Parts: sequence; C-alpha cells; structure tokens
Amino acid sequence: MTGSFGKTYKLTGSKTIELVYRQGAVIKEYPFISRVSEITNDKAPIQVVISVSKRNFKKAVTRNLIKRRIREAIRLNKTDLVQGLEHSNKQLAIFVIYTAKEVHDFELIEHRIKRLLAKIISHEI
RNA sequence: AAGGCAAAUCGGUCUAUCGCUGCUUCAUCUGUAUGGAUGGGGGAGAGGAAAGUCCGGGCAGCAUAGAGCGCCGUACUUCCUAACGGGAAGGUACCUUUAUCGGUAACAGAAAGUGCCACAGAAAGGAAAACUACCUUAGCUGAUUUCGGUCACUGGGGAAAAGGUGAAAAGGUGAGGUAAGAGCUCACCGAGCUGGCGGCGACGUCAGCUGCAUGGUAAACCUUACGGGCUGAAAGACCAUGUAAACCCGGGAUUGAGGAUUGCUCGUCCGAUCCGGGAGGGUAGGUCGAUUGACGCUAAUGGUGACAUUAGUGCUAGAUAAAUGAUAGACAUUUGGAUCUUGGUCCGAAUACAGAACCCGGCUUAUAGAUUUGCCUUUUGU
Repeated sequence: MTGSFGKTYKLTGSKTIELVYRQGAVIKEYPFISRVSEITNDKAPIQVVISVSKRNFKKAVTRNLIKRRIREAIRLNKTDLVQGLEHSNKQLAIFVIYTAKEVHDFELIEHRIKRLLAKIISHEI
C-alpha cells in the first residue's frame, strides 16, 4: 500500500457531491462533520471532498492551509479504511467539513482524523 | 558611526523522508487507432502586491455594431504609450522653509441663462439703501441768546466717506480736494484691456492705456471641448448526450402582427420560426479558448525624462469542488534572558502581508525585516 493520494481520490461532479451532502450518513468527530455514502467507482476505493467555510476563514491562505493539513492527515492514515473497503468491494464518497473557528495545528488534526476514519470503518464495514 | 526623510531593489536558504499538478522520456500490459493503465528516470511548479476589482487595452460574442437626442466619464500645458482617469517634464495658486528641497490642488467657463447665499443686517444683486452719524436748505415751530447766531423738532436736497451686521457691503493705503464727500484728482499697490519680446504650449516678462459698480457657489443645474455601441472567460468554439426550431389550448396577421439592435426616435435586420398560458422532460462530462507575450534579461544608441530603436540571449505555473504540501533537522536575520574573557557561549521567542483562476499596462490598499543611493541633523577623528 503506497501513500499515494492523487487526482482519482478527489470527488468531482456536482451531482455526486449534491447526493452525498443531501443523503450521506452523518459522522461527527470535532472539529469535523462528515457525510458518507456508498457509490460505484472503479478508479479508487474512496473519493473525498474537503470543505472549509469562507464564513469562518476569510482569507484564501488560511483556507488552503487547513485543507492541506486535512488532506495530508487523510493521506497518511487511510490505509485501514482502504483495505477494509477492498475486502468487501465497496466504494465510498466522503464529504469532510471543518467546523472549528480557529486554525488547529497538524498534530491535533491528524489525531482527530484518525478517530474519524475509525468511526467510518465501524459504520460502513 | 547613529538617527530622520525620500526614492529604488529584495522579501528567507539548505538537507532527509513521504506526497500533489503539468511536461518529457523509458519499460510492460491493453486497444483497429488518436490513445489508455501501471511502474521507473529527468526536469518545472504562486506574488510584489497573485489582493481590492478602481481605470485602460487585447481577445470573444451580438441574425449591422449606422445617425440624432439622451446618458455616463474626463477637464492647466506639452510629451510618453496599444490605451488610460496612468506616467514624465514643465506652468500657475496655496502651504512649508533663512533659502533650497518638498507637499497639496474636482487647476476649463460665473459679462449665455436659471437657482441658492442660513443667522445677522437698512440693504445680499437692483448701478440698491439710509438705523446711528455727516453736510446743506426751508419753517406764522420751540428753547436759549452777548441778537451775530446756537441747539432741538419737522420737511426737502447732497454724499456713499465714518459706526454697527456679516464669510462677503463693491478696488486698497496715503495725500490733495470739498459744504460734507466721492477715482473727483494724484502717488504706490491691485484689476482689466492692448501691444512688443521669450516659450511648441500652459505661461512669463516689459511698455502703454482704461479711474476701473457688476461678489460667492459650476463637490447646483448648466455651457464648452474631448472620449465612450453593449455584454464579459460562467465570453465563445468543437465533441459527446438528448424527439428539443418538439407537444397541447387560446389569441392574432396575410404584406406587415410581432421581434432584434443601446434608454428614446429614425434607420437597418429578422419575420409566422409570432404572442400569452399550460403539461411533461433533458443536459450541466470532456477538449480547445489557456499561456511565446504591447514578454523577460543584458548591452549600445537617441532623449532632461517617461520611453523608444537596434543587437544578443532566455522560455519562466497552467490548476478546474481547484496542484505548489506535511514531518524532522540545520543555518541566516532580529530580539529577550543568563554568563563571563565584551563578543563569544547557552536557553527561549519572532521571521510579515498574503495564494495564480483568460492575458497584459496601471492605480489603490496590506507588509516582519534587509540592502543601495541622495539630502539633513548629531557625535568622533583628521
């Protein structure tokens, strides 16, 4: 299993995003709220959207910083989830929303992302 | 050497591990094929403001983008530029300064017209007016008298000087003059006009003439000159998908009902594929546009300068729910503390503003810190 997290892992298309946002199962782990739903996709086991509200962070620089930290945390810790999904031949679309009002450092974000992914595993598999 | 002001330039570096987005190349697999997938190698990957979206241009579209009116913008001069509301060099006024330097300017027109000028004041635009005060004159008026007059009151006339109001009372100051006064006359200053000279020009300067009522406001309407067709990369083109110029009901016109074009008019164009209502659906995925350009760097030449020309050289992001990151360490700069040998060591903190979204030229705003140049001040040395 490589640490790769390329373009195929990115969720695109307004219809699927709308679907996940409307109907996905809600899984919370502060400072994140995520919505997860099963999709069919032969390119990657998971596809992820990361969202940071413009209302909470006015500057594009800070939004980019948070999104990059979250993406890095998911990239480093997604192995268990991906293997589980490959076992049961499922694919997931995950919509991650950052809800905190302040910028957290990478250590905390990684710790919480680990717990979030564990919750997704127990919910979906 | 330190501090201040102005201008210009730069705005962290390196290593390791794991990653992201294009480009290129090799191998393997697959496909009729442009290709696709996997793995490896090489090389590239945010800014001076990428920001605000305030101007200008390129580019693209409009079943014509034309004319007039309207509307909007600009407003000292000359030049630069693809263009500009930007820039350069100057002019004028004001501020600052011993003087320079420097700063600010919605810097066209108020004798084309209209409006407004609160409060105060007699009067705020009409060659106006008389509250106090000035001069003069008249009276079967009054008081007083040294019988000449003087004062008061009332009426007529002169004057626009003094006081008072105001941001502003209609050239200013001084002298002459006068019944009192007045550019009535004179000197100086100011203003206007005419001419000469200098300058491409804004304008400057010199001389002469005119005794010179005619304010402010155009960030009020307005006038003059110049400019502007509208939309905006979610533009637009192609491919794929789709019965889509499709269906039903009502109205309306046969040579003009209606529609498009810019707010209106004309003109032009389209024109049964018209107008109103209703029912039921579909797409929103990819490629191009899109990064070689009014491009960057260096040198020479021309120009006070903005800039231009010529020669050489370089290719320097191209994402699209949106790449350029994470972790660890070292260095650099600034700074706080401790220590002693006073410039070393140790420990700690800080390193800004901020993220390309079609591309350029500007403007504006944010910005830790560093460097260079010029000017000024202080101190030290010679």
